[in-house]
Amino acid sequence: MYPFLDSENGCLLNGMSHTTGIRQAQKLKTRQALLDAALELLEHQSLSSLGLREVTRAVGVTPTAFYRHFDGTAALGVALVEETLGSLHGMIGAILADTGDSEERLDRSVDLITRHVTEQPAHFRFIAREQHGGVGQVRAAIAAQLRGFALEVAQVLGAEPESAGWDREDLLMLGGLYVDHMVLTASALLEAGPEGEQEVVRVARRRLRLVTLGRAHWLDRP
Amino acid sequence: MYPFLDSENGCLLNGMSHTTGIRQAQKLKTRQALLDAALELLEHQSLSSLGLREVTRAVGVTPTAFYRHFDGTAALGVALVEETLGSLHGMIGAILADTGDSEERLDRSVDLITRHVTEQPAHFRFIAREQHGGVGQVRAAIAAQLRGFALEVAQVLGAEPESAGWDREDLLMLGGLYVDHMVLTASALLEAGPEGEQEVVRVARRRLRLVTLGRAHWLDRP
DNA sequence: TGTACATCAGTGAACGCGCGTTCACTGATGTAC
DNA sequence: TGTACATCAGTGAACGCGCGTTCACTGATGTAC
Repeated sequence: MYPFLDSENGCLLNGMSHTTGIRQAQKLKTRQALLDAALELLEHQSLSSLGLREVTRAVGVTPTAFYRHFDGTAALGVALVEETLGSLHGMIGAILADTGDSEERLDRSVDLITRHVTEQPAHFRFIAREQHGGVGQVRAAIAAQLRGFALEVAQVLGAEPESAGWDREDLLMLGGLYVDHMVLTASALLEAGPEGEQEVVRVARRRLRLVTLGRAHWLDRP
Repeated sequence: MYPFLDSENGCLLNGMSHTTGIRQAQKLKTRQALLDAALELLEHQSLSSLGLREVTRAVGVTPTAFYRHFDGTAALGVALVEETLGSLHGMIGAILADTGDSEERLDRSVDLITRHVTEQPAHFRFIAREQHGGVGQVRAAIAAQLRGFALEVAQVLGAEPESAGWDREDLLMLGGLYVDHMVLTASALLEAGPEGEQEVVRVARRRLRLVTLGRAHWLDRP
């Protein structure tokens, strides 16, 4: 009845996908409320110090209800990774499919990241914080997603004429560089706040420019 | 009597620098034991979830003793930042003062980082983890230290003939890029473990090569 | 459509536990004379 | 050198508190006939 939800929520729902609307809808609403509350709480702490009771208190349900949705806070963290980065896969295309000369396109990339970070700061902060954080499962989930992004970028770049003669490994290296740069920029924007935004954007552009120059001369190497 | 210690331990000791050896030595020994124990515990969790009692238990002193040295775990974290990054300022010079062609020097940089990370993994893990972690004071302390490194690198690079015509801001951008790359490489090495080391090193070298190429053509831009 | 039974998301009480912080203390070390 | 007092790093008991997890439960929703 809600087949699109099954794919979003993974195996948790596979066994119960036969249930009818009202109950499932209510459950998903609570689940989403837990995710939202957790994300907000995580702006000022790390996942490894986030309490299950904190989250349920913020939502307004009993602590026990938490277990109907997640095994523990680590599992909730993994779900947050999916929610945050799953929705971004479209963005990659939007940035890179752009035509125009490289300077213009570069500025647009940085602007797009800036806009996304400004619009949903909590999501980006979560990723930056937990990418190297204390919960292994979450680190692994983030790494897997970012590897996916790097691959996407590599594929898009590989299709461009500028990449003639590049091998697969070099393209992946370049894709990873762009992705890491994106995450670093997002984190720097969050740390700098509104007043420091301009400066961060300036530096991010310069860095991208340098990388683009390196790319242009990659095959000139001795 | 131990004037060199005053500078290392900051204002905490300023009021008591007149005390004689045995007592002060014992206190510093305990303090160091707390730092060491904390660093070990932080391999598997974040600072924001590190308990004061965990640390004192690991050292073998009462929880109350902790307050003789630090206000709380956040203050201990800041001290750990100083300990970890303070000792690395020499390394920058060692890497960059190297002569030889850029390919050779680049490999030596990566090797040096790899060796340092392998020798004291806990220190690097701590920095990578807390750079974007949940404790503001520690994030700030790390950011200040890394800014210092970027500045050092920028100064060294600025003195080289390849940097003729570069302005201060571009040099800082480049210095920051190298420093961020170093931290990312360290973190990747830790995550990959011994068996993945080779691959991480290969990618790190390629990235550095790309940046170096970009540097070489920086002034060719239209 | 109506009824009788099954499911299950969320409840609320209870548990044992480790936490951070306080306080008055002890006894080795330091200082003054 | 010896003595009498001061300092202060570390002690140990105590506190109130919130934690994660268990359990039997309730009542709205779903299913079968």
